[in-house]
Amino acid sequence: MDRLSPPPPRQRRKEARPQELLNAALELFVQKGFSATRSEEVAVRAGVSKGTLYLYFPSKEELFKAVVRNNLSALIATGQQVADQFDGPSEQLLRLLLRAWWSRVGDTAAGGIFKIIVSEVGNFPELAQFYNDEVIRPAQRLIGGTLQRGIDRGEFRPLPLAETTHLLIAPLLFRALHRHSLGNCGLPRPELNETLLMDTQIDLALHGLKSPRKATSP
Amino acid sequence: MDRLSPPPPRQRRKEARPQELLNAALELFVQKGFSATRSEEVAVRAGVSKGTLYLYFPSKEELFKAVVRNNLSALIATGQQVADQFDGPSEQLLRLLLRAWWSRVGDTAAGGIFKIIVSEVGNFPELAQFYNDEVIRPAQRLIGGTLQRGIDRGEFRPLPLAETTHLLIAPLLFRALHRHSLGNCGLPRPELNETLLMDTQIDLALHGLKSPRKATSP
Amino acid sequence: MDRLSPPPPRQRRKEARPQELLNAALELFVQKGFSATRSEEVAVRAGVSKGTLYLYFPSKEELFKAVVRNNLSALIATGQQVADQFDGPSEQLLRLLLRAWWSRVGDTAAGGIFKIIVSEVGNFPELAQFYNDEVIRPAQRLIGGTLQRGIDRGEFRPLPLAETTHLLIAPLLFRALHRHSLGNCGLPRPELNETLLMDTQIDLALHGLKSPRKATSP
Amino acid sequence: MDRLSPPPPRQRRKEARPQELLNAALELFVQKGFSATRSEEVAVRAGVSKGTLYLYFPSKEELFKAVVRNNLSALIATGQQVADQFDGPSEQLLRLLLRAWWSRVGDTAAGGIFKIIVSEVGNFPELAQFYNDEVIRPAQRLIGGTLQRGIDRGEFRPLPLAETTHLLIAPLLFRALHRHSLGNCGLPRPELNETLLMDTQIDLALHGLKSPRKATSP
DNA sequence: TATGAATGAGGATTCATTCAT
DNA sequence: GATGAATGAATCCTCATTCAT
Repeated sequence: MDRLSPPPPRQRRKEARPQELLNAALELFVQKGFSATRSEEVAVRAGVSKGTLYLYFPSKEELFKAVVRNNLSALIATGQQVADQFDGPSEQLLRLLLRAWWSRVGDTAAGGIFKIIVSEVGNFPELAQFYNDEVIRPAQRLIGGTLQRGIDRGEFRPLPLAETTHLLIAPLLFRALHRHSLGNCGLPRPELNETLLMDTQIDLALHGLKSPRKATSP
Repeated sequence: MDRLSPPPPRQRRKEARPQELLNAALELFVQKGFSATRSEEVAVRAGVSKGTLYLYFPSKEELFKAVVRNNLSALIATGQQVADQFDGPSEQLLRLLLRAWWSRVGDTAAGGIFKIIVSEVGNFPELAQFYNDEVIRPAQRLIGGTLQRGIDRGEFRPLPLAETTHLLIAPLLFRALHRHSLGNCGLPRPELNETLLMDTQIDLALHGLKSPRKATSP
Repeated sequence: MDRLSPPPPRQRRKEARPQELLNAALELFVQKGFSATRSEEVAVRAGVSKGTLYLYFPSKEELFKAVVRNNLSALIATGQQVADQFDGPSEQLLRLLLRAWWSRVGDTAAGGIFKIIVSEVGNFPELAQFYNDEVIRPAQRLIGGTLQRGIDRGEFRPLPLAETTHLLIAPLLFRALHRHSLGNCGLPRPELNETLLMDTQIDLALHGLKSPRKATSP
Repeated sequence: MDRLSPPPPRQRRKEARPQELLNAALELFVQKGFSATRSEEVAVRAGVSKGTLYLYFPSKEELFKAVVRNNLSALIATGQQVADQFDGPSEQLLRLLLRAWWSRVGDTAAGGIFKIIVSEVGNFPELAQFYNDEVIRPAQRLIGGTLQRGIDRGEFRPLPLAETTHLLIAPLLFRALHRHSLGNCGLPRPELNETLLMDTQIDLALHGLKSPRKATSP
């Protein structure tokens, strides 16, 4: 009987616990959603008990916020630094940033955070403000700034900034969203080539759909 | 319409109940999410009691599936018909289809269904197959076919079909998603101009980011 | 096995439930204290399930407030009515009111409410305001008014009102308190004679301790 | 006293620990109640860690009992000594004893112990016996003896002893109780004048409510 | 001894679902 | 059929207590 087996020995690992809990939480939240994940599940997956989770995070909601900070905030800051120091053509910078985002976030468990936000923000309204401040605005500043740079340097057409930023980011976010919702259901999907998708997106964004012949005709 | 033909209300009521419940459920599910909508709320909004809801739908889950079935089929079929009969330039057809989608779905309560799907498909896996067959594939065929048409006629560059289709649809779906999640939280948002967004998307998709001067230079 | 026995048949008795729950709650709260009483215990003692309790009272705290209203508020109002219509000597009115309080409250389970208030008010601060408004002030007005009446009619010495009111009420409350705390522990207590105690209190309050001989001497 | 003889702090500390914990516990138990006081709070206030508390007291319950033992004995013994040696009028002795009780206990943190007893005795039945032997009976003997003395000397009317004792003590205990429960809740209270209350109590007990004119009439 | 990280039992409340009327 | 009173499973979080260090 389980009741007779001695409890596992306690381990004191104050340093490692938070990150272990954050990792467990990311995986479960992405897999099952925030509401559907019981806090005890997170603890168990991290190899600790329910109480220990609350030793490090005051509530499930704060745990989720910590997951967001741990997985997204720092990445955007890094991207901003890269952009600030970049010296080459804006096309190249844009390509760099979008590729990096995909490999570090979209193609990662962290990409599932977007799905959680979309699913749960209605039930936890303060999350909206948090996510807006912590993720959306920095990201918009990064991409929007790069577009502005290209426009200023005469490399890009003077398209509307906010809208164009949205159009550049949306396919990536959507792709990340998809892979953690419908894409995760064992459908016999046509299996988009992710790399080709990235290339196509940048190509499309830079050159448009039109055939060169026609594009230059008038 | 109710106003035009008032038959014995008692009798008609009974037949109309399921649709009234489906309508109430759509609105509430889209507004508050599936989990956050209490089944009694749906019943009350439909003007019946909790028990009556369960007379027509065996569970909240089945009610949700019925809502999806009730609201997403037949929309795309119409688009396909239009496309099949269209005779002008592919650019114009593409513009037409995307605009129509936005005005008929994205800009509508039905647009909220995408959010529900994304949020709940993890908990109701069979939904995925249904949604894939009923919505995703027809939509891809419609847009992908239009792209092919443009390529065949020499209007578009020979971009990869599946990927480009995704890139054209993603911003629209993303926009619909957004307006029912983060966009619904009272944030002081920069308030994207939806019309401008549509125009920019098509413009960007057709002509790309690049400034004409540089684009044609070498 | 319990698991095999069928659940008891449900009964729909909307009218009777609230009072049954209030009675069960009074008994348990008085016996075990507010915090130490689990809401399910109350429900079970009232012959219903946990959920049913919350059908009639929105929280345990509100249940307690309802118990107070149900058991104390109306009694004080009645006393006030009696006092307003009373026509005889103030001594007789005072005697009447204190006796009535004892027989209707102090000598009753309702007398235990004072113990609960004393014990729990620290943990549920809003209870203080509620109890002050609902019980303390009306009671002070009733007794203080009677004293004032006696003073105005030249029957009583002009003692300070608030303090004297307190001194008249305190022994009763204390007695009620005691019987639901220390008096409830099976101690071989000297067993005060409650009736004699009431008589003595009134006698003491009216005539004082002093022997008549000495009292009138100087 | 610490200030007078500073021996090696490490050593002295160890011996002082239990008393420091008892002092911290008294203050917190009186302030917040037994259940609402977390054992860690006690430890922190005593300047030690949670674990150390359990080195000296096997449980929170035992800590509480130790607090009671530590704070309520020996107070009454002193009063009894005073009474035994007193030589003047019984009225003066009674006045002396009640005033002393108020200034040494009622007006002190120790006065809060009564509230804790009342609140918790239901959950720790053995406390009742202890408290009865240690506090209640000695106090009754002291006050009852003084009354008897007054009756024997022809100073007091021959009122029933136990009941009259109760009536003399109740207002004081009640007052102490009150100041640690309802009186501690920030209510806009009429703020009884404590000194006037004491005077009024003794005055009322000695002379009664009645106006002298009427009191002496027959 | 002393520490404080770790444990896990315990309880109020919600809400999908059932069923007596 | 329709109702809505009744049910009870499910879950977050607290805090007394333990024990590895």
